[in-house]
Parts: sequence; C-alpha cells; structure tokens
Amino acid sequence: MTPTIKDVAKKANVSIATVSLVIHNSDRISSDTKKRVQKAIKELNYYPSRSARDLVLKKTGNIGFILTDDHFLRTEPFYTKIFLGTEFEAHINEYYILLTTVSTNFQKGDPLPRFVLERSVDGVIIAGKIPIALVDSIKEKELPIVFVDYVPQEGDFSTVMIDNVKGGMLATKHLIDLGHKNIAFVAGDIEHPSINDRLYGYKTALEKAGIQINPNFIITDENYPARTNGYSAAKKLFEHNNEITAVFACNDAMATGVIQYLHERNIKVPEEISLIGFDDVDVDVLLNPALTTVRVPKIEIGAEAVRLMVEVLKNKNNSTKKIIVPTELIVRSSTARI
Amino acid sequence: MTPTIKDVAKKANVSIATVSLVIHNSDRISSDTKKRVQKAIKELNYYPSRSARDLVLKKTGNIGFILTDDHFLRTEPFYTKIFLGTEFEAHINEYYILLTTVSTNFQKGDPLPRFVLERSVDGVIIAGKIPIALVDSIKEKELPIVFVDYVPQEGDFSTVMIDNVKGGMLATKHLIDLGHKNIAFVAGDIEHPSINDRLYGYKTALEKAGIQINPNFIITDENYPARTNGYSAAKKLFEHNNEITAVFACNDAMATGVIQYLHERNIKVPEEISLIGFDDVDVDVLLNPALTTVRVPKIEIGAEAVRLMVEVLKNKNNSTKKIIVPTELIVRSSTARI
DNA sequence: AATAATCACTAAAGCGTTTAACCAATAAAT
DNA sequence: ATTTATTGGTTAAACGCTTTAGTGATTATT
Repeated sequence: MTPTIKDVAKKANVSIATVSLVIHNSDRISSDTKKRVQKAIKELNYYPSRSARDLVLKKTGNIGFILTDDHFLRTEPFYTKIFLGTEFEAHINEYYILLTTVSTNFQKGDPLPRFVLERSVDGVIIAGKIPIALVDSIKEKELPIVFVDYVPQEGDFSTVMIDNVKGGMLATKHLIDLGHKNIAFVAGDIEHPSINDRLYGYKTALEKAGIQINPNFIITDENYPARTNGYSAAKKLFEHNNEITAVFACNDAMATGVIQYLHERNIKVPEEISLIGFDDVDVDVLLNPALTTVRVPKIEIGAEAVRLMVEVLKNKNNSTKKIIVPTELIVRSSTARI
Repeated sequence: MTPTIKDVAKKANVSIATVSLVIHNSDRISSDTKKRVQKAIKELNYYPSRSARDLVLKKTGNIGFILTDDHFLRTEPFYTKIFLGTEFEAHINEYYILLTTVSTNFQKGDPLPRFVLERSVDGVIIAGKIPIALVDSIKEKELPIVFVDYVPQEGDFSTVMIDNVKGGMLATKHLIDLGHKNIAFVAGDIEHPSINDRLYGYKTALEKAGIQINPNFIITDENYPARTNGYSAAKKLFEHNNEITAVFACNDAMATGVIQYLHERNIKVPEEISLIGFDDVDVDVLLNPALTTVRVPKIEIGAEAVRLMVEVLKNKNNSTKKIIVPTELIVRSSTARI
C-alpha cells in the first residue's frame, strides 16, 4: 500500500501534524526533527495524496477548458493548438487541464460541465464563441473565468484576445502594397466577433488607401469557415466578378478551399490571383503555393490564458486583466505584385 | 456557498447517510423519503463533491496520458490525434484525461509524473516509445497501464497496437500492383518497433512478389521521421539510384519531405515517381498531388485505449487484452501505374 | 526564586463523502 | 403471546490531509 502521512509520523516518531509542518517547511520545527521526518519520507517514498489535500484545501490544481462541440468536432487545428498551449503552460505551473465540450445550443437549465458541478477545477478557460446561457450559469458558481478569442458583450472578464482588426489590416495592406485594388474578402460565421473584426480590418485598410469598398467582393454568408465553404465562396465570387485580382480569406481553412477552386479552374496563384489567409496553420508551408497568411500565435494564446488564470488563482484578487496578442504577417508564395 | 450533503440532510430532515443512499439509489429507502430528499437536492442545486468522494472511494475518475516530450514537442499531429481520441472517449465514459510528458531519457530514480505520485489518476495510458525505467517505476505503483503504439519487450500488458506489418505490405503491394519493381523505403527512428514493422511489411511484400530486396533502396539512418528528414533521405536516395520508380515513406511527414525534394528537382509525382506515405494526416488531401497513404485510425486508437482502460478499471480483473487496429489503403493521386 | 516569554511539538477538529454496523418499529411466523 | 424477520432508517468511523489552539519544557527577565 502507498504510505500515508501516518506511516511517516510513526516512522519518524512524531505526530502527523509535525509531518505536515515539515512538508510545508514551517520554521517552527527544529532542524533535527525536520531531518528525521524528511528521512522517513524519503525511505517510505511518501508523497501527499492529492484527494485528501484537495478536500481540506478546497482547491484541486485543475483548470477546466471549455469549447463548443462545434469548434472541437470540426477538428479545426486552431482550437486544438490553443488547447495544447494550455497543456504546456499548465504543466509548467503544476496544473492539469480538464477538457470538455458543450453543445452549441446550450440552454438555461441544461446540466453544466461535470467538472464545474463536481468542483474539480479551480477555474475555467473558455475558448471561442460560447452560448451566453452557459456563461451565466458558470458565473453563478463563482468560478474564475478566462475567455479566449471571445468575450461576452456584457460583463467584465479576464480575456486573451487576438488583434484581429490589426491582422485584417495587415493582410489587406499587404495586398494593397502589392498593387491590388480589387480585393475580395471571404468569410464564414460572420457573427463571430473575431471574423467580424478581420472584416473590419479589411474595410479600414481599404478606406485608408482610398479604395472604394465593393460589396460584391465580400462573401460572408458561409455558415462556417471551413475548407469546403471556402470552395463554395470562391465559386460565388468568381462566377460573377472577374475583375478581382486578390482574395483575403478570413482563415487558412477557407483559403485552402479557395486554392482548390482556383486550381480546378486553372487559375494560377499567385500569377493571376493573389491569396492570403489568416491563422498560419501547419499545412500552410506544404501547400502549393505556400500560403501567405497572418500568423496567430495559437500555442502562445493558450499559454497566456493559463498564466492569467494562475495569476487570478494565486492572488485571489478579482481585478480583471485583458491581454491582446499581436498578429504577424507571414509572406510566402501565394501573393505577388500585380 | 455551494451546498454540501449536510445542507440537503437538514432540509429533508434526514441523516446524511440517507441522502447518500438516495443518491446511490439504495432500495432501503422508502419512496417517500426518497422523493423528499430528491426535492431538497434539486432545490439546493446540490451535487456531490468530487474531492470528498475521491478520498473515501480511493479513485479519481481521471486517466493519465503519458508520452515523451520528444513525441509531443515535434507536434507530430499523430500523437495529438490519438490524444484527442482519448479525450473524446473519456468524455463519454465520464473520465477526464490528465496529460503529461516525460523526458526521453528518464532514468531510474527520476521523479515520476506528478499525477502518479499524487495518485490523481486511476490508470495511465502510455503512448509511443517510452523509457523502460519509467515503465518499471509505474508498475511498482500498481497502476493499471494501457500501452498504445508501443509495448515493452518484457511483461504482459494491455495494448492497442497498429497493424504496421500489414500496413507496410498494403503500401508495398499497391506499388507492386501498379507495376513498380524498384521500390525504395525511407524511414527515421528505425528502432521504433512500429517503423520497423512497416519495413518488415515492405520486405515481406517484395519477397512474396518475387522481387529482390535492394539494400541501396532502403534508407533508415534518419534519426526522426519528420519532414526535413524525409527531404534528406530522398536526397541520399536519388543521388545514387536513378532506377527507382516508387518510394514508400514510413510516414506522411517524411513523405512530404520527399515530395518537396522531388519538386525542387523537378521530378514529377506520380508521373516519374510514385510516392506513398503512412498515417493519413489531415494535410494529405491538400498536398499537390494528394498523397496516397495507409490510414491509421488515430482518433479510434485513442478511443480504444480509453475503452480498454475503463474496462480494466470497472472489472478490476487484471487479465490483459491486446487490440490490434487495422490499417487501410487510401489511394489518392501520388501513385500511378508505371 | 518567581514570572514571563519562547520554543518545539501535539491534540483535535474539520473538509464532504461512503458504508458497515446498529436500532426501533412493524410484520410474519411459531 | 412470544420470537423472528423485515423494513427504513441512523450512528459513527473512516478516508488522508491541514491548521489552530494548546501544552510542557526550556530559557530569559526581573
């Protein structure tokens, strides 16, 4: 059997209180007994039980990670990477991450994620757009929350956000700098604030450059920013507008769909059409041509979220903090001077 | 404050034992009091605390997932997918997965993963090749273990293994069927049993077809099966052997490296060289040409591992079970008749 | 020498559950 | 009418730890 604090106490001939105090490095124990206890601990290979500690300390050393099944199931590498980022940083900070998905149409009264009901997390990180009813329910439980890549309209929360507007401007400006004027924008799930912000960046950059915004060049009615939707968006776009010379896809997944369409139509990228994406997922380098994009530091975002959470949990102060992670233009081979 | 079992007991005017019995659906409680208790539970929004339950039950509802930092950091999508598979299935079975990495050169005496020391998992899933010293240390703790994609030479364990030999044969036979005779094999980390098995499958298929095995066509000295290593392996291969018409890469990552090399050398795939990979990672479809490969059901493997673990934990019987998941040939555009 | 202060440790309560053992009241059996 | 079973609960111990208040011994102060 695994030894308990009692075994150590017996072996070192002290009370269990003393053992506990030694473990926590109390200065009220003489170095003599301290040594004796430490020896016993080592010899027995003792390590305090997490469950027992949890119970009395009312904390768990776990952080919950919540996203919608939608985000998860489509296996967009995007949120997976953010999740991995939280795992890395959690490891460093001696926390564990418990993952769960929730239904996109979570309703008031629906059962909450098990880990919040059972109180097996000290706080939750919520990634991506999430039903507001869920947020409300979690707030009632008085669990610290950190939002990632999404924040509810109302309320004051700690957040890690991507600078999507700047990123959208970066992408658009890059195309403008290459001499493009007829620049299209394709998106899915335009309700998502992040996507919307990218569109806003696009418009702002155009305006700044004195280029008229052409609504025909903007496709936003795809319901999800995935490859197949990129394909069909490209189809809509190019069947009616042949003056377009560049496309800004709201993310890389859609961009690959656009590439595919252009490929099939035998339209050369970047010779005839320049294409830029957003996110910088792993495959971009392997595409043909390699995709120019706006990098979102996904791992870093996850890590940042955990750091924020850890800070909140340590300080117990409830002042919120907002982190905005910068995006970066990554020029590869899918964009060219007109 | 979150209500405890005491609050429920008081409200329903019973002892806490009764509440507990109601929760566990004991038939020793009259339906009258049962209803009264259930009403109190509902009204207070009570849910038993995991920590408290863990302590008395000596189980945690968590499963540990261990892989080497090597496997994880190279962010090979391979193990990430398996991990996600465990997350899916864990969710279904009401478990949580705790992830940790261990150093590739774990030595006897090094500290074990925190979750085994703290006993915060009921069992561990070990993915990929792992230092044997670690396995020994974990065995001492008497934690149930399920191995995935690797199993130590000695000892009897529950495992989920990929049918790599069959897969290797599948790939090679596909090329043979297309008329190829001079088929190369490129690999990294040939010490890994999985990789080795693929090589074995390759050799077996050639022998069966009566094709002489040419050692010059077999590159196995790359230290890791990653893209860059695929590139350099291809280089070694094609600088000396121009009779080769097909390449079987031990995994898709290396295959992309081979593609890249051939691309640079202006060698057409599949017209001049047929190429087949192994794993079937997401990017394969997006490559140009789309990569023919042998599919490994990664998500399913992770799920299978969890199922196995859950079974072990439920039955408490310690008979081991070995699952072999089949591979499947996925023909796309990187292979052609000679 | 008497009192106060300090030191080094222990006793015991408590965290929120589960469960074996017990008990009172009623029903069934003799 | 007494004994025996059954029903429907309750009591109390236990799980393994943390932490506060308390205690006896030693040292310092007057």
